[in-house]
Amino acid sequence: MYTISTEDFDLDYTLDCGQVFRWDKDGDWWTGVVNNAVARISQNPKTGELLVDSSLDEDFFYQYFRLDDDLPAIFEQINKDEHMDIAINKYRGLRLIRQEPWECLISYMLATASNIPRIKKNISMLSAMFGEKLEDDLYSFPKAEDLASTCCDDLCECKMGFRTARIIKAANAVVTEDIVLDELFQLDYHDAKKELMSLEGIGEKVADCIVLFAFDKMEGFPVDTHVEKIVRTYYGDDPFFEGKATKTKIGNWGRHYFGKYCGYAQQYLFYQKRLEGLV
DNA sequence: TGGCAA
DNA sequence: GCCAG
Repeated sequence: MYTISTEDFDLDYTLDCGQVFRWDKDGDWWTGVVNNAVARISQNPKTGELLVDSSLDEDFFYQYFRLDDDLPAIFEQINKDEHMDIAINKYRGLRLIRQEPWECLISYMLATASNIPRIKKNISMLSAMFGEKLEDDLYSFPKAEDLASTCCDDLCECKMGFRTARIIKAANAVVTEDIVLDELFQLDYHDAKKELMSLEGIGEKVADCIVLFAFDKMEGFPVDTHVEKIVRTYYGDDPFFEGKATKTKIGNWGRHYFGKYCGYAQQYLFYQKRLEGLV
């Protein structure tokens, strides 16, 4: 058990925001599986200090929770109007999470035409069937090899529907090194995205999520149906969009309007809508 | 634009 | 959401 002191970090907002799917809260404690290990974390609401029970060390969580991000500097960049000002002040301490690339890739392929409870269920079934047992009911996320070598029927039990075949193909692409995930860190936002979109089942939105959440490309601005509604409501179809605001147009607008940290802007808008709906 | 699977 | 049509 050890502590991590934090500033501008809210554990509840960050783990609840819908970016990650393997954490659950029980009382004051969040329990999750990350990096092949179990972690239990709580936060002192007065001091912001984290209490951590895990074999993973302080440095791991510093990276994972992006405590290296200078939040005030990021706010200064993205605080372009009243809407964003309200969101960042209300949910201050919400941070992006730096996810493991492979797990992030599969998680967001599963997110296609799905919802958070179902994605969580899919991932926990996948882990229970193909991962390593860490504790009772807690399993590591399966490796690419584990998913690539399994037969389709077994995977079908995880209720992923049409996503199953895509997951197997992606696992194979990783195993055969058709795609080398670590190399995407070297590429810029657009090239990393293009590379991911060569996989079946990864389009614009999913690729944006993966480069933003796993590859440190904070220009990622994923536009799902929620963000589409938010932007239409707050910023209108005109004059920004010269006609109907399509998802593609909204994405380009968001990157331009909020600048190089627009991924954070998206996260705050998204979380606000999740908690409050459209106001 | 509708089918995907549930 | 992605993709084939």
